[in-house]
Amino acid sequence: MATMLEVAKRAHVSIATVSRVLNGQTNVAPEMAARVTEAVRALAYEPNLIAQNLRRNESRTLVILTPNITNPYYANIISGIAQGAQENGYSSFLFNTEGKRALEEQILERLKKHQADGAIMLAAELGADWIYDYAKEYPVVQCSEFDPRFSIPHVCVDNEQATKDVMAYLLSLGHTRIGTISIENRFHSTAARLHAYKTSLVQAGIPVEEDYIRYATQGYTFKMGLKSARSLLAQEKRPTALFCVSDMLALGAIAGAKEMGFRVPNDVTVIGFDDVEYTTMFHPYVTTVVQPCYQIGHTAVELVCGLIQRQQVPQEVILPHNLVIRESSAPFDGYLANFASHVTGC
Amino acid sequence: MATMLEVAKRAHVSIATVSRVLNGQTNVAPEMAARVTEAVRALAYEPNLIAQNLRRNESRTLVILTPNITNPYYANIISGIAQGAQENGYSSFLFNTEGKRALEEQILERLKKHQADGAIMLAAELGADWIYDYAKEYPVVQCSEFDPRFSIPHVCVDNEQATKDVMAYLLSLGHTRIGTISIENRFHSTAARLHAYKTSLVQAGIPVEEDYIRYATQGYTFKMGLKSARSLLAQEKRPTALFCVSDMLALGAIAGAKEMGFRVPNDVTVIGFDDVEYTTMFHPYVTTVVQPCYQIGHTAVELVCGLIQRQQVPQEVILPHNLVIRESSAPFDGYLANFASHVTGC
DNA sequence: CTGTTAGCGCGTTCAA
DNA sequence: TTGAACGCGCTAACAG
Repeated sequence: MATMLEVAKRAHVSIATVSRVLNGQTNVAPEMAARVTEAVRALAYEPNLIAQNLRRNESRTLVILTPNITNPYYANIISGIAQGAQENGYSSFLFNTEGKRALEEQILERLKKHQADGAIMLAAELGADWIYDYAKEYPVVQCSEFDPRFSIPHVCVDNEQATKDVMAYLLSLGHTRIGTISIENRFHSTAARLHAYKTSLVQAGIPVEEDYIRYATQGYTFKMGLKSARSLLAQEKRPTALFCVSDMLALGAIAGAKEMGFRVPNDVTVIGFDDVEYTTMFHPYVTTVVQPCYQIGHTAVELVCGLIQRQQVPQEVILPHNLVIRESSAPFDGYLANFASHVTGC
Repeated sequence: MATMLEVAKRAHVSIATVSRVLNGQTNVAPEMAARVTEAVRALAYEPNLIAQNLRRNESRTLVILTPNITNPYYANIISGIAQGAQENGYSSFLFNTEGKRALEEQILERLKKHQADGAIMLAAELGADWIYDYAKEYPVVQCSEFDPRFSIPHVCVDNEQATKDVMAYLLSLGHTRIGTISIENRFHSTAARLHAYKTSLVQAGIPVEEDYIRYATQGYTFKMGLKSARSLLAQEKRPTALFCVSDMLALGAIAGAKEMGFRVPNDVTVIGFDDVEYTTMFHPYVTTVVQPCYQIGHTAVELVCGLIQRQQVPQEVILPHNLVIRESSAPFDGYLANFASHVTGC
């Protein structure tokens, strides 16, 4: 690979002139510029980005920390990040951390080592104080999950309000025995959704029953939804509606309900969260809260770019959610609900 | 961020000694080494990777070109790549190219610009000669897709054999009217699978019917599978078995068949390819060819690392596939097959 | 408008 | 065993 010096020699100009031409500076004679351009072409010169980076003291690179790209929710966000980064002239390092702190720290160290100009974290737990140590000194933004106690810029939906929307809808349908499939983790979204679930119930004059709550122990998976639904629906006074904190959980819950002979939505209503592609692949199509995943990722890039350029950026960006009503939800029907447990499914 | 010079000053040694200690060289007095270590700690020194890279003339970085991370097949491969890269001390730049050549070239240019030491491409089309221009000069390996005319190291499954396995299975089940949902693209896997489909038919003394073949026009999507199945099964002498070149297509085909009142597998057998998670989320569970996606990605990293270290690497690595028989396939039943078109589904 | 020169932070000769 | 000095390829300040 040719260097600037070789280009300079071939064009019979100084290395500085080459640099000027390459960086589009105007104060250079057209005739010299032409000679440089010609030499660049002839030698197939390409600038050494590493050298540029060292000199400019920047890497034009972002690190992306994700627990698991295989999860369609994260995959969609990353898709938005990748696009946004490209639009802003940044490359993105992708790292799978599986939520392991040691790994996450090791990756954020790259900010110190000048290998990245900023970081986007996809799943920070509540109480992860250590992240703040990095965020204070380097551009860090969080997607979806964050800790309200720290002022790290983040982009998310209003989980509290979204859940209230779901609950209001369920209540308006006449459901009173409403269960939820939550999850065992320390995410803000989890806490917010559970809180809104309980609050909505109480405000409607319905007591919160711990028997109507399950916590997925192994992540937002189909299997967990299945397992939770089985136990939730095996109760004598079973819930007639299930609010699941992710679509994968909802899909599993629907499968579990069907397996037990319940019809969805006739016997049990199931609601999801996120709106991944799979919600409309099988009947019943899942009623769910749509999150603008791609947009979330894209916005995160804009925030981190702002931070890098030392601009003022909002500490929180809340993107609109949307409850889409499809086939997995229906009005409560006392008669059907009470007898359904004796029916065997089709 | 402290530099080596500052560390050297604080430890009252030369910058060269600091470098030696940092790089674990043995020829340094224990007492000096201790002073250096202490200074490093005190100043929270972190090496500047950009400077290291410039000096060492390497970036310890890989570029990954993928058409779409949102596709679970690619997501799983990338998962393997990410893990493999980490194990080998490499970072990976992820780029979504959507198969656009201009973008792909622009990304491979990063090899010339010293921003990456190697590249892994996930979906190279047949006849993409230009890739060879890069592969000749830089470490490039291909995952899943490749062009047999060029000797670029690649890792894949034996698509020809896998399809033969599927066809032999279908034939053994008594099916003779076997359709296929292929796809409109220039991938080697597509050509190989279609070729083996036709060959297997001919070898079994069954003529190839163009009416039994459909080509998805918009990618490996659920929607395409649905649409293709609708048209395939609307024929009077409809196929009794469908071989789909991806699971998403198969999932769509199953939905399409159900929608038309056919039972799967009783009335029509559907077979997929890849084995993404979603094949066992809904009944019927999909009979499919399992590809070791994670392993494919992981192996690709090993190949590219070998190339970077100028080692001899195999030109082709074929990983084992596996036909898993689940619920979407059943023996051909003349009676059912002939009457099924009059039945309306459950 | 152009060229010379001094670093960016690090690894690595070469002498001592 | 140690340190001085050079240079990786580039940008930018400065002088002309």
